[in-house]
Amino acid sequence: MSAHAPSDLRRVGKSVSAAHARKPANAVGIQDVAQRSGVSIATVSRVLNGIKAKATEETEARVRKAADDLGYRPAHAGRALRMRQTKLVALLIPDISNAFYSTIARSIECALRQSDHPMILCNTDEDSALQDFYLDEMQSYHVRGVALLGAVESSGLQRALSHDLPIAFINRRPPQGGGVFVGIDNYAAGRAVAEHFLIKNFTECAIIRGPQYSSASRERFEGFTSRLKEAGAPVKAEDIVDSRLSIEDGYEAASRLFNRRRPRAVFCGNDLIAYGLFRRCAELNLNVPGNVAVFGFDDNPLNDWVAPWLSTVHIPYAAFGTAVTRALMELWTGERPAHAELLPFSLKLRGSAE
Amino acid sequence: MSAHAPSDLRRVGKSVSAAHARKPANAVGIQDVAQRSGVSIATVSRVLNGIKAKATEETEARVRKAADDLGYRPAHAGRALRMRQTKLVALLIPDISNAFYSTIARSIECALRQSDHPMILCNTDEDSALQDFYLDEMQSYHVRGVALLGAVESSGLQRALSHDLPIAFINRRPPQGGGVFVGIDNYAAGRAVAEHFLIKNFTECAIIRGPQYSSASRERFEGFTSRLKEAGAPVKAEDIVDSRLSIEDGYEAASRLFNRRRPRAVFCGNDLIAYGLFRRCAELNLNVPGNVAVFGFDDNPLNDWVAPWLSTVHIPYAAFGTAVTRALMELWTGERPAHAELLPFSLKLRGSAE
DNA sequence: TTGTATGCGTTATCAT
DNA sequence: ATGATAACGCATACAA
Repeated sequence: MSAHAPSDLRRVGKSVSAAHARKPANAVGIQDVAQRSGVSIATVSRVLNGIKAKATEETEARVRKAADDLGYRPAHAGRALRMRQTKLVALLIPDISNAFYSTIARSIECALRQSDHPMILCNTDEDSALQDFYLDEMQSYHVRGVALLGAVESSGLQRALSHDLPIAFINRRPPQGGGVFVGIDNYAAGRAVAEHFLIKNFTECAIIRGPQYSSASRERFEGFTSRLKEAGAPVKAEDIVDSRLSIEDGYEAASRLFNRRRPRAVFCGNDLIAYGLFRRCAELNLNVPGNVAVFGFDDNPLNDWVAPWLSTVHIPYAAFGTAVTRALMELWTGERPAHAELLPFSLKLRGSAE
Repeated sequence: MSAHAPSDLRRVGKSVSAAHARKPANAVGIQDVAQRSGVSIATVSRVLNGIKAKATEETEARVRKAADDLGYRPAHAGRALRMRQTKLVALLIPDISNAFYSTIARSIECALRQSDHPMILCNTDEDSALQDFYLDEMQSYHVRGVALLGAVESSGLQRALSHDLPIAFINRRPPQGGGVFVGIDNYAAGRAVAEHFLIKNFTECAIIRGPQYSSASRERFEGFTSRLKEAGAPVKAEDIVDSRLSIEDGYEAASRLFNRRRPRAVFCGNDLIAYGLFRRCAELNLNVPGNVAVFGFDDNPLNDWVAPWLSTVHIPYAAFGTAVTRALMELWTGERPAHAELLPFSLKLRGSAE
């Protein structure tokens, strides 16, 4: 699926086709507003930007009316040049075609729009070179901030942070510390799943965990195992399988697992892995959740329709947008940035009879 | 315009300026490159933009090296102001959390990146007001072009076209004519499905069609019915049900359909509708495709894993990116824009034993 | 071939 | 309270 291979990432402004600039036939500038309201452009700028040392209420009204009459829209290019800052926000995301990510992206785009911040979308494939490319590119576009979903460690990330680029880390904590985190408490969620396993007496269980370079996967795993260990039923090493967060990899990991063990229940790193596992169960004539109970993570939005057998950790997708916006706002206003913006999660149980 | 010529063109010092906005201390501008390579900024600009009346190969090399050494990245704000044009491209899309759309978005983002065009993502919800809002907003951001997926009729769309905003219409044709279309031949695809139905002797069939304001849905429907009509087996009015393109609506449409008819096969407006239909079949103990054969549209990327019973029309998702980029390029270079960029489709048959 | 100088639309710094 | 005006970083017409 990902035949997206960037060969040359570093080429700067190669050839700009000599396209003639669009003529501002109907473009109305600040000058026009000034003229129409009989004041200077300075006053117009001040009024429209709501500077405290405003102007007479009378002038303000005149200016506003003129701007309104003319349908004046400030040219972002001018402002960007002067302020070295745009209202653009970049969303760096592993893969927009993944339902988990795209649902979060939806929420973020919606929230950003409401605060008048257009969103540039960048697929990183969790590739550090690509992430760096975009990080640099977005800085040269003077974006006001970056929402970084699924961050990977990279030199460009270090650099961006040292340049004071406002970055909100989503779902996965900043690889080298610092920054603001937005997401659920994965450790607590892992423990909650373990708690459920204990109640159901699923001590004979296995784990197909996600990549450990991801703080999210790591914390889920650690929370889960720590709770079981406390209960005197530690997970054995041979019951732990590694997998990447895709259906294909989940299927393969499940094959490996079932080759040597027949656990009563399996905790998967995410729902996609669980999908793959389910396929393997079907092939082995294992009933889910009768013979094998399956627990996933993320609660894929399609679950209700395609996976009525899957219990999972539900993520508040819709809450990400406002949380990310809030985090960025704090960064912008220079408030003491909260270390993390934790979102609530819940266990979604499916398929169990009781 | 007064002529106050600041005799000192060399930058006296960055310290004087920028006491206001966040200044990128290590930001390297065209001036720095010029200084380091011992030429003027004009030459640097010409070299880096590949102007035909270039410069000596020797100077060019010096400039390029200097730019490379300094890690120079042109500040887009300056160029945007001067050219009244950025390299940004906006993707207007009904809903990025829909797998069909997000997969196409992925392809487009990837292709645009390779031609150095960052992509602004805008969810329109197929709402004409929202579409207009974004159309205006993107124009004031001086985007170089718009990729419009799932266009709806709107006044802003008219306006944008009359302003010569380059727009590529994806999957759904321009509501008011004109413009470039990128997508498959939905009419032909509808006929192909009908052809399949005839071969399988599924003449006792029904249709759950998508919204008819969408050219895609309309053409699929028309292609399908016209072929059956030609074969002397026209679809009866009571076998036609309307639905929106979601699982929920598909489920409901299927309920209505099955209340009065038990067709041997159903052609659905898209795969999501088919998913909903499948759920209803399960509730009615109807085997798919044994009792009811189901045909969808789009070939949702998850189908192989979650819908092995679903035959459908496969869309070349990965081809959209390059096709859209090509279409926009043609618009930009002013070439005679092809009326449409048709992509190939194919029938994907699943679940049938033979 | 290369350099000089102007302007793009805005904000911010000074005067007034 | 308001106005005149200098940057901001770049592309380019015009000189040289």
